[in-house]
This record gives sequence, C-alpha cells and structure tokens, in this order.
Amino acid sequence: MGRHREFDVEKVLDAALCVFWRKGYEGTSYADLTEAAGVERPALYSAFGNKEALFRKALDRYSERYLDYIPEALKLPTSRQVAAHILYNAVDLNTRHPDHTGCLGINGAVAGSDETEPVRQALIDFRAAGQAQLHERFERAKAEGDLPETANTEALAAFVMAMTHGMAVQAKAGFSRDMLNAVADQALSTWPTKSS
Amino acid sequence: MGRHREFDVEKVLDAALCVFWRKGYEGTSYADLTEAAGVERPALYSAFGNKEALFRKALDRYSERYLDYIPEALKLPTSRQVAAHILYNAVDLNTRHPDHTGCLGINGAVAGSDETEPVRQALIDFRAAGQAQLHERFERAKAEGDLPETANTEALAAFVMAMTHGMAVQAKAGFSRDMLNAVADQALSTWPTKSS
DNA sequence: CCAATTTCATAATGGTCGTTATTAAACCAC
DNA sequence: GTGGTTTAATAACGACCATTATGAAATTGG
Repeated sequence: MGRHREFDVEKVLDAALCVFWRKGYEGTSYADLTEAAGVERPALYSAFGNKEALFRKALDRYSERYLDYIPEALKLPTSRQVAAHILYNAVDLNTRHPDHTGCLGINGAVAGSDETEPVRQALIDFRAAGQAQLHERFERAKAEGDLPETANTEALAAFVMAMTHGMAVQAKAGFSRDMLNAVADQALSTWPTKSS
Repeated sequence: MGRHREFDVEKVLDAALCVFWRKGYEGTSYADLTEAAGVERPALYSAFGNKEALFRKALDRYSERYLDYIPEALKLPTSRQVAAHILYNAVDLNTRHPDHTGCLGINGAVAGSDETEPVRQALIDFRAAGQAQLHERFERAKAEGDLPETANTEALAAFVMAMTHGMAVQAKAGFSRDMLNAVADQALSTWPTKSS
C-alpha cells in the first residue's frame, strides 16, 4: 500500500550512469543528476541511497550493460584472440557514444579529493578484477601451449589493461575510432607466439 | 618600494604542483593549497592569479622540471630507443614519488564538471603536443630508413602515448615499478624494424 | 470512505567551494 | 621619520555542494 513510484528505476540509473560516464564521480552534481534523470533529489536518495551508493550501482550496471564483451573474449580459443576482442571492443565502446566517450572505469575517477577516495578505490578494484580474469586466462593459455613457457602472463594482462586505459584517455580527448583501432593494431603486433 | 614578498614563489609553485599531481585539478581546494604551500589564499591569488592560472603555471613547471626526458629521448639515434627512453622514464616518474604517483597530465583531469572544461582541454593540448613531437620524430625515422616505409608513424606515436597514459593510471592505482617496467617491455617487444 | 502508508515537490540545512574586502604590518624614497 | 606603496592575515562574500525536513498528493487495506 501507499503511493506508487512514478519513475522507472532502471531508466533513472541509466541516466545517472551516462552523467557519471561523462563528468566522472567528483564532477557530477545532484543538479546534473536530477536534470538528466528528470527526477528530484529526494527520489534519488530514497531509491539508491547517497551519491556514492548511486555511483556504485551505476558501475554495476555499466558492467552488465556494456562490458559483456569481456566474458565473451575470455571464451575465445587463443590468447591473441582474447586480447584482440577486448581491445577492439574497448575502442568501439569508447567511441560509440559521442556524449560520453571513454570509459567509466577511467573517467569515474583517477585522482580526486580525499572524500572521493572510496570511489577511487572501488574503481581500482573494478579494474583489477578485469585484469585478474585476463591473467587467469593467459595462465590457461600458457598451460595449453598457446603462450610460450617464458611468457609473463601477469605483465601481459597488465599490458592489455594499460592499452585499454590509455585508449580510454585518448577517446575522452576526442581521438577518432580509426586512430584508436590503429593503436590497437600496434598493440597486438607485439603479441608473443608459441614458436618464438 | 613597498613591502617585500615573504615566500619563495617557486617553492610555493612546487607545493601547488604536488597537490594538483596527487588530487587533480577539481579535487584540489584552496584549503589544500594553502596548507601545502604555507601561504594564505590572497597571496596565492596575487602571485599566480586564480585556480586555473595557478594550475597552468604548475603544468608549465611540471614540463620543465619533470619531463626533460622527452627532448632527451627525441635526440636518440633510433625510434626504438626513443620509445624505450620515454616509456622507462615515464615509469620512473610515475613511481618515484610515493605521495604523488602517476602523471599530472592524466591525474590533472580526464573527466570533470563543465567548469573544469578549460583545464581539461589544456591537458588534452598538452598531451597532444608530446604526441606531435613523437610523430615528427618517427617521420624522420622513416625518412632515415630506421622505420619501414609501411609504418604508420601517427599510430605509433599514439601507441607510445597510450602506453604512458595507461601506465600512469596503473601507477596511480598503486602498481609497482617492476610491474610497470614489465608492461613497458611488452610494449617494446615487437617494435617495427626496417627489415620486416 | 477512512486511515495508514508511501512517494512526491519544495525548500531548507550546514558545510565547503573559489574569490575578495578589509585592515594591519613592512618596506622604500624622500 | 614620514608618506606612499606593497604584502600579510583575518574574515567575509555569494554560490554551490550533498543531504534531508516538511507537508501535500496518491494509493490500498479495512
């Protein structure tokens, strides 16, 4: 019983996600959020909690809605295909939406005031989780003989992640999709092979 | 005539630079700046102008004091040495100071509120200037036969910059110097050669 | 139809933001 | 040493920050 909610929670979360994506955590104000969502402040608080909780929910939704290419990539047969799938799909995601280029994992917060530290750390953990999955996958590739015994799988995973981070920065700076794809090409040209 | 300034302008600028380096432009408040510099607000305004002007001066000083390895790199004989010098020195710079890891060009601002847009753009230009120098140097390498005729020098320059950006993000996330050096190794592992 | 409950919009909270008046102190030329 | 000028420190400015108190509107169970 009681009055019904008049807005679609998921639509509002998507709107908030887009704002965070564009302006980062610290750069986003409730004025921005209410304008984008078409919903007043107290409604946001009652539906999602405070700003940090809202950001964390937006980050979860980002994972679900936009990063499905990562589990896809991990299932591919060779480590090179895994890396290629991730890099090219990252370029696509970073340049697909003209009003929020780059990546929430980077735009959200790289540096910031002390008050934003928990969010910054959450993003560090978020990125580390992706890197750990990649590391694990490359370990499997080594066991399967897809990667040479000498391969530093941890560094390889960190390298792919560094590329996605760097390209995200460049996408946010306005780099074209074509340019970033060429950058990804160059990154993949360094990929180790079993027979070298 | 008139009273003398009681603080060292360069020391105060260095202090401000360190704060911006750690917290970024938007994450830095005048409370932070005055505490770090040991100088009151009005003194900062009279010596440097407003927050944006102070940041721009800090960025200039950053260039002079910390990025001298870039002109050094450009003078090296081969494009591979140029890239290696930049990447390893970037790792060093990104991890040398425990209280401000990463790079001001990235930490300063990747995303932010609309008010920070001029600073964000200044950093984009700043990074683009470095990339242009690199591009030019790689063009020369191609003319000298150091790089193959087929090399995409613009993408190569963007690739090296993407690596520095990505490693800067990782350094700010706490990655070790050793890990980042291994990432740089991977990036350099298949630099294009004249004879391939 | 009434009472209980939930959401709504308005507007206020205390705090911090960047930026400056304001006034006292220190200096130099005369 | 006095007058003119520059800097220093205190404290204030309006604006915006995230958060919430308040009361009207809407809904359902009894």
